[in-house]
Amino acid sequence: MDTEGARDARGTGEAGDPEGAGNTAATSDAVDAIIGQWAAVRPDLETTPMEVFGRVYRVTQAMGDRVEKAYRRLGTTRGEFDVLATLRRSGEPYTLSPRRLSSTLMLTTGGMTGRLDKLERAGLLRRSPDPHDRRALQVTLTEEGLALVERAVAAGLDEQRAALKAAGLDAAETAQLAALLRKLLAGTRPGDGA
Amino acid sequence: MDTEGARDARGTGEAGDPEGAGNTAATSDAVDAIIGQWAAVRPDLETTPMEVFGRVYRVTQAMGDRVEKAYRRLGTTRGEFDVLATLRRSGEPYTLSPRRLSSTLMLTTGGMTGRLDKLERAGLLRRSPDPHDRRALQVTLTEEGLALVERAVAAGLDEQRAALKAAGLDAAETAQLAALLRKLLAGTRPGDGA
DNA sequence: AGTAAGTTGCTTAGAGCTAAGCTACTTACC
DNA sequence: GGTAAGTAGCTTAGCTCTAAGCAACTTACT
Repeated sequence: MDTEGARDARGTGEAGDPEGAGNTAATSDAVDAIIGQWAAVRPDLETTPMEVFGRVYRVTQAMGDRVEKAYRRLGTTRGEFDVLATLRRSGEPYTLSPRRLSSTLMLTTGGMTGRLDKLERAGLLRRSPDPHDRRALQVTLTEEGLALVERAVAAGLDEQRAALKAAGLDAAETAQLAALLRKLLAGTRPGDGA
Repeated sequence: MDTEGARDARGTGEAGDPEGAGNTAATSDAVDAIIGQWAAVRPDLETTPMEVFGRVYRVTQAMGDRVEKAYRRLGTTRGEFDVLATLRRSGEPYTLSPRRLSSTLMLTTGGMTGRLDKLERAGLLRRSPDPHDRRALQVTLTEEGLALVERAVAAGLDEQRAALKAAGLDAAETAQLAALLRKLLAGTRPGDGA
């Protein structure tokens, strides 16, 4: 009925359970284990969707962890990075309003206030009054903020590239995966009930 | 260096920005917009990984929203559902220790305490002392808890099935997507630096 | 067998996000 | 042109999750 602020997306009734042995062959993974457990106790359940969404969720989890660590090595956080990157992507003069930032990042204005506080204290951005609207504010990247975001975006992409390589996905498979995901993403827009 | 408690996985420096027009053709989506914006301000960046991970992240977001709403219609929450589903999957007598639950769900014991409090107050599970270990506890699904989790798991799967259908993915494409995601997931295990 | 270090198990304090509340500007009506 | 309703903009309260602290059992050493 209302917006509700998205988070992660299991909904498969699974999450952690660590693997015992190291499965090197691409035959069985944690999602198969969950599905197998359901099959044992509820053989009637049609669990095919978990094959896709369970893995999508876990990829999100694992990669989130990795890029989070990469950002932390640079002294920042993913949430903070998102703010800096949005300003960077907007181009010169790297200025946006808090309102624009919070709607772009799908964040409430309260959460944005907190992030801006931290980033401003860290000297990565600057708040200044909007000359045309006395109630509004302008948020601008500082030199330090710009330098940090350049390093961070490269680090994040490196991490993702490394994962693709470790997975053994070549260019063709990567493109195919991207195409299927694009199609899937188009279907996940809410509004079409079960 | 430490566990750190995963969350979501953008790291692409993007998140929200709503689409202006309704793109019905499968030609351009929000991820393309982000990539295009980066290309405009940083043409040197090799943004191919965003094609995959950006979409994975957004699918997670969107589907998380949808199943969250489905659970809420049943009067529960995804976090609570995860607890109930883990107990259900364990089979009769639907009993696990808080410790086992928190490690399976990759949750701290503190978070688990809170969830168990709520679920016990709602009458969906019961805490009882472990007869063999005087410091330990047993958590058991009640009749109401069992009934709820049966309905909720079906509702979540229905939601996911509907999304696959809306995306127009047939069985072959779904299987192919699952296979590529399995491969990708195997590569996202941390430990192999950039 | 006695004892002390180590491990496992759970409830209480701090950090982050979302939802209500207040201020300032706009604009449409008279 | 004055005025009042409406809207946009931002900081303060409530709640959930993670990180430190306390109790109970085990086990290895003497």
